[in-house]
Formats: sequence, structure tokens, C-alpha cells
Amino acid sequence: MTIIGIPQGWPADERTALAVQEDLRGRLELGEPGPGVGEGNVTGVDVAYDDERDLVAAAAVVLDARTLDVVAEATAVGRVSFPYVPGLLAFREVPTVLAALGRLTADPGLLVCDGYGLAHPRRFGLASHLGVLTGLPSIGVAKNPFTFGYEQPGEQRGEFSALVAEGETVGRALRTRAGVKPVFVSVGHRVSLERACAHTLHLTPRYRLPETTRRADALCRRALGEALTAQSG
DNA sequence: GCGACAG
DNA sequence: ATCTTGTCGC
Repeated sequence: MTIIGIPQGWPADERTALAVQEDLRGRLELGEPGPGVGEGNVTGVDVAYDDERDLVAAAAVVLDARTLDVVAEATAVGRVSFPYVPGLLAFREVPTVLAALGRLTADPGLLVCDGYGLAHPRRFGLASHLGVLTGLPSIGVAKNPFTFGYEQPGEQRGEFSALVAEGETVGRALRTRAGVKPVFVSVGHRVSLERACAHTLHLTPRYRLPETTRRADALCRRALGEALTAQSG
């Protein structure tokens, strides 16, 4: 197994990361509708950590958007490239995720990330970074509301409310299962919020979280486990 | 000023 | 994210 290194020039401190983030944000494309629901491929990405051994495993799982069948999958294991700092999560996950995406043999299509896009202190979260860096349309589907405010959406699947920050709508609290805690959807790159939510509903025929992130989550945990076994025990 | 804060 | 048993339910 190969453990990928941290890329040359990758930010090592908060100040540099903030500057890089601001630069990437200048390349963000908003307002485009993005691919239609059920069209082409849709790819879930996620990572798992072992802080003890300073390892991070990433997984990318490509699904046929129409059938939700797995079309391709890839993993990568790397060194943790940045400490966890709220607002700078992307700098911790991006290098290894890009390595996994690079190993895919199928067109990723739309990227579905475990975290935020526009719903971010500086309106540029993990999904935005991955979208801009790959050029792919991307959305963020998070499990928690972070620091944002929202009204409880209606109890039925498909109902939603605005995620608000500084009086501005940055995403939606979307109910994917009746009576279950909503997920928090925001735009990453080249996809409208309306369509991001439609994709999310299409990807949640059975569970609260999208099939993409469920599959990527399971795969990156498995990859991390295998990496630890391979390392020693 | 201090704490909380996606994963 | 991760530390973690049993348990309820499909």
C-alpha cells in the first residue's frame, strides 16, 4: 500500500490556508443549475482518520444516478495534512480525497460531499473546495447545522427550511425521512440550491443520509482498517 | 472576553 | 472524526 504524502506547497498554518481559501473562492461558480436529477453519475466522497498514527483514508464511490448502482470506487491513504480547525476542514481532507478521485476509472459526474459548501463562515466549505479544484459540480450534505440558524422543517420527507447566516440563506435543512432529523444541504460549485436538494432527495430513498455518503463512509473506514493492518497490527 | 463550532 | 454494549426493529 502506498501512503500519499502531503502535496508540495500545501498550507501548513491557518494564515496560509485562509489565503489559499480566499484565492480558490475567487474561482467559485454559483447559480448554474447543474446536472439533472437521475442523469449520469453521482459520486460520494468521505474520509476516516487515525490521529494516533497520523493517517487519513479517503474513498470515492461512483453511482449510476438513475439506478444508484455502484459503477466504480477508489480509495487513497495519506498523512493528515492539517489540524481540525472549524472553517478549514477542507485543508484536512482535500489531498487524500483528490488522490482517491484521481484513481477512479469512471466519470464522477456530480460530487456529493459530507460537509458544507456555501454554508460556511466565509461561504466556501469542503464541497466548494472540491468542486473548484476538480471543476466538477458539487454539493454538500452535512449531518449537523454547525453555527447556522434554522426553523424546524415540516415532518414530512421533502419539507425544508432555510439555513441562515447573517440574514442570508446559505442552504437548507432538508427532511429526507419523515420525523427524522433533517440533513443540511448547501451548494458547492456549479449547482443551484434547488437542484442540490432534489439530488439529495433522489439519493435518500431509504435512509437519512445519501447513498453516496453512506457508501463512501463504509469504504473509507474499510480502507483505513486495512491500512492499519498492513502497517503492523 | 470566552466558548462553541462541518468532519 | 473518534471513544463504545447491548438492544430494538426491519
